[in-house]
Amino acid sequence: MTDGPSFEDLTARARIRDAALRLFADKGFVATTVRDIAQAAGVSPALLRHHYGSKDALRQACDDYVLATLRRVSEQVTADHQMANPVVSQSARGAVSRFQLYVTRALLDGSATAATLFDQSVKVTELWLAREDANRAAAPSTDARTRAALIIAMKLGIPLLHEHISRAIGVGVFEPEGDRRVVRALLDIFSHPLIDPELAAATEAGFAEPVDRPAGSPPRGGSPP
Amino acid sequence: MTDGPSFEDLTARARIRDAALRLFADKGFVATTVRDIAQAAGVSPALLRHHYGSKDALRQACDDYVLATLRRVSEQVTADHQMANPVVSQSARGAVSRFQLYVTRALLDGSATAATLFDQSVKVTELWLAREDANRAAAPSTDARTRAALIIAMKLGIPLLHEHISRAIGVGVFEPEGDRRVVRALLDIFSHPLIDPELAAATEAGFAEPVDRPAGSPPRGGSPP
DNA sequence: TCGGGCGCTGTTCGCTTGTATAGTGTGCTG
DNA sequence: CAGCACACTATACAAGCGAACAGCGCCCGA
Repeated sequence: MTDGPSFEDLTARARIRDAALRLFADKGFVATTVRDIAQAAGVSPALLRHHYGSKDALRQACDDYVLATLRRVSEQVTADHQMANPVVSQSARGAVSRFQLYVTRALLDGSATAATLFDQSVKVTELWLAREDANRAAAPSTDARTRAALIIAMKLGIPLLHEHISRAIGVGVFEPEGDRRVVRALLDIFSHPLIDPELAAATEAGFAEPVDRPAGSPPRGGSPP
Repeated sequence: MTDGPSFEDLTARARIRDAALRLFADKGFVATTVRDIAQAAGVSPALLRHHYGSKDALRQACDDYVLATLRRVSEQVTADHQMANPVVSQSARGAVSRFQLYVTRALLDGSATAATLFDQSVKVTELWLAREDANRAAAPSTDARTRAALIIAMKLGIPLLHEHISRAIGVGVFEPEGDRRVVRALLDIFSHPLIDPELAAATEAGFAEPVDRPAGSPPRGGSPP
């Protein structure tokens, strides 16, 4: 968790940034006040302005910091790609998970940096899908890009709604036990088809006429009482 | 879209509620001011207080309205269950999609009503999964509840991030063309395993030691630059 | 030793927020 | 027509917001 690269980082400026990262991720940008951040960082509210200029500039600094860290981690991972360095992958995993809540929340708060990260994730996944499609018996009837965007969006739905998932399964998804349950469930979900392929084909064939429905319901998953 | 049951609903009180529903869904609760709602509804800000008492009470009224509407729609659907009434199912689909953005956003804003809807959706999906598990060759190694919670969370990730999905695929997911693309892609995703079952089993076996990772990455979907 | 930069704070200023109060018109009922 | 209830508005107010300014102490080089 605290395996970050910068250790001598207990300066007030860094504490402010870390507090902002946590509060922005938890409550969102607008619901977080500079006084909240200052108190969490143990400094005066005026110090935020002294170091970062404004609340928006602080948010941009957080975005830049997250982006730079993720980029550095990514370079390390690709560098030791097939060296299978367990230390690197472990710390990389920690860094990614540490910023996941922040980035996903930033997506809803209109952060341009987060949007760029989203687009890049979609692109990576699209390439992966295109590679995987070659191994399929029948060529998919949909474009890889839409599938990639949906996969990323659905994946990010997990950290976005982590609080509700934790309540539903009775254990925090960030605790070891909850994390194990989540990983196992995801492996099961994505290695076994939820919908019968024939039924899917039939359903797809029935969609000649356009209907306004934003998201399909995988099983029959409605939100009825 | 505007197939709602209450038509004589152009009263100012209803306009305020509708404007609040839209703005809360778009910008979130805290980022929406009572003056915003009043302007969108074409009334004075003081009228919000007159009709609803306070901003929080207005939010509760919106929650209640959504809950009541969804419940009524659900009853209609279950009543004409195998009658296959196309009109009912069509309007039901519209009503659900109309409130989807509001409910999902309310989940992030800490609405108790939305949390209850989430839990109920999980329960319904859990029962559906348990029924489906009977047809599987090998019994799943994970509990249905965790899988259900993740499926619901991932499904809700789509409306939550609809803006970014639309940008990624180049067409709005609420337009007919975007909706068709989304439905087709979802059918493909959930009818074809993304992960090879053997690989999944191997990965799962390797998870003896607990590592702190909130969400697994389906393909290799990272967020690198 | 001393002087100046710098990290940091106390206090204050507009401004916007949600809320409160007084008041106006309008239509319905007797 | 009288009166009155009710939808609705204009204005005001206290609180909290982000932002600004002036100043304090401490370290560090000359």
